[in-house]
Amino acid sequence: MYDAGKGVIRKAKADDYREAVYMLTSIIPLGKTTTYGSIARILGISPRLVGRLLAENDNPIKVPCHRVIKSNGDIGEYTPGGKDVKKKLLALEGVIFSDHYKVSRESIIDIKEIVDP
DNA sequence: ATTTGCTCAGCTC
DNA sequence: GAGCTGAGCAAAT
Repeated sequence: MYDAGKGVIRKAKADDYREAVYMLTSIIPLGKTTTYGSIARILGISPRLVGRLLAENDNPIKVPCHRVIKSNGDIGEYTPGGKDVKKKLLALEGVIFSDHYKVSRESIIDIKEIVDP
C-alpha cells in the first residue's frame, strides 16, 4: 500500500495482508473449506504467510480459521485447542471427512469460486 | 505413497 | 547482519 501524498510508503507487510486474509477467510460459506494455497495465490503471497497470519488472528469469531485447511485435504494445525477441536467444528458445520484428519475433497472449494464465481 | 526442494515474513542469535 | 522457523505447496521419485 502506498501513501504517495505524504511520501510515506507503508510496506506491504503482514499487517496489510492480515486484513485481506481475514476478509477472505470470513467469506467462506458454511460447510465448505478452503486451502491456504488458494488464499495465498489470490493475495500473491506465500502459503506459509497465510498460516502465520491466521495463527495470529485476534478475532476468531469473525475469522473462522478452522475453515482453512491444507491443499491435500489434510487439516493443518490449529492453535486454539488443536486439530481435534478443529475437526469437530468442521464436522459440525457439515464438512465431510474422508479420514479422521482428512477432509473429503467435495467439501473443499477454491477461494476464487467465492470471490469470482 | 513418500521424499525433496522451495518460499518468505517474522523471530532469534 | 546472518540464520532458523513455520497453521504449506508442488514436483519429482
